[in-house]
Amino acid sequence: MTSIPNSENINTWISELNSDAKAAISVDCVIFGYNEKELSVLQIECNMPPHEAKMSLIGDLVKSYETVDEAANRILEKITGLSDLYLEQVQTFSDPNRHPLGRVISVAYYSLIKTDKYELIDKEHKHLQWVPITSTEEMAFDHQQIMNLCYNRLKKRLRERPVGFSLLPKKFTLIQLQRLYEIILGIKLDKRNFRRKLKATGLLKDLGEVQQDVSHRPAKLYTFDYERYAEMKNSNVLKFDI
Amino acid sequence: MTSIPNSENINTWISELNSDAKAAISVDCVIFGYNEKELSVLQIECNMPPHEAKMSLIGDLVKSYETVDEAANRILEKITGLSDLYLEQVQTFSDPNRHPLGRVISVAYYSLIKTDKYELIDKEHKHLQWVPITSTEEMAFDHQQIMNLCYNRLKKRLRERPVGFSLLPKKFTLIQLQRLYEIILGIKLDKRNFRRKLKATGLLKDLGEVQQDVSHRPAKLYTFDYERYAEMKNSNVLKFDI
DNA sequence: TCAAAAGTGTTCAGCGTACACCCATGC
DNA sequence: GCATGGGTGTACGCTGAACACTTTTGA
Repeated sequence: MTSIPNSENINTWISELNSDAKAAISVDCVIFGYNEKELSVLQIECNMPPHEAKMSLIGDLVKSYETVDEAANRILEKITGLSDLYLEQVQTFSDPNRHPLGRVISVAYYSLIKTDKYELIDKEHKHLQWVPITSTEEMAFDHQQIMNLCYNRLKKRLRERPVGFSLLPKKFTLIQLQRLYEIILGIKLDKRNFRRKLKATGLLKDLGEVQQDVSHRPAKLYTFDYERYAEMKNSNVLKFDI
Repeated sequence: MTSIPNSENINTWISELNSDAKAAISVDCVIFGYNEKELSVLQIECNMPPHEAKMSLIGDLVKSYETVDEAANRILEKITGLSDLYLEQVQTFSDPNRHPLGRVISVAYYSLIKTDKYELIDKEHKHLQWVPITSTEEMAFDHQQIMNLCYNRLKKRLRERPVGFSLLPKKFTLIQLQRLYEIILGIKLDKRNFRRKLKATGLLKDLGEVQQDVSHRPAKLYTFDYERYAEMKNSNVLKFDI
């Protein structure tokens, strides 16, 4: 950035940069967890007045040497033990009164995780909790607003990009995939139309295998074709509209 | 936000908030100007080493008492003399080395303005310049990247929300409107199909007036129906897909 | 053989797209 | 009367949506 004319010279800049123009920067992550039954958000007990009774999102201050993306990944890895999770920056929140301890500007992210992968690590963090997205308990600070915005973004993305596959096992059935869409979007979908659409994307690989040990007709197993996806992105022919 | 478990207690927080965890926050605005011939971006000569020869976006530091939205509006009003411009937050940029004078985290916005409205005020700011979006001169800092991202966002928005009308006079012809879409999107559109689609939104009011003093068949004048738009947004029936 | 869930095709309406000619005005 | 740009309708293919029955397996 370059300052607007009136305050534009380097000396002004340097003194402003060292004055109270500085603020603390944090990252808040809406970590969506999916367990094939419901969509939840990972929350932590808030121990900060005046929000002691409420839950809040997972966040931390951004270090001086990292980008906000890096901070978000660091937080995620610390909490989940997993790296390379799907992660998307959503919006920056900056109400001067949003945080009780002073000015904290927060960059909101959301990420996606299979709840079962996480369970292992949860044991050491008892005050962490999966809260179903349908829960109406009010959250601390402006975290309710952040969560709602991220949920809306997720719903939009799910329909225009293949982000949902990161919430399923590598091998999945079409029924599992459909249920994922139905639960996250909160709507019912037509089985035949859904299958036709998904197959038309060309991003499903039929593994030629079927489910084992189910007491009904076993379903075929598919996997997401990451290579094909990379090709399509590169050549700009990706058509994904569910 | 609430810190992650290991560093979670208020004293840690307070000391971190007063330490070097703070950073300068700025807002950078991609101000798109449209003059019915081309789309330009308002840029300013950059006088900061090592970028002296380049142009940069309009920006400023965020004051301690304002939100980033407010900062963006303040900057816009100072530069253009206009308030209530269309304004949208796009993304936060935070590479620790993005700014030569130290850590400055920047929130990128774009806004839309009719170039002719602006011309009046430009006189006092000679080092400001409208640069056509098609220009390939490299910009200072990461401003090229910011501009590209904002331009892509604008193109997407233009097709899914009625944001383009703020770039036309109150009374406009369908040809003017189509030209606006063609220039911003950088594509050709079919006249008949474009008109059918736009009329189908129900957001155009036929004024029953025609152009004056043109040396050909005068075109009908329309206006954007803001009341209708507000109603549609409220009742969630807005369908706008150009 | 029954229960439970998987899998499969067709029809119809609406929408996007391609395309060519007549109309109103000023000069 | 001619040059200039404004304005209009139709046909076709594709896509989204609605909808019901057969298949495979384990118990």
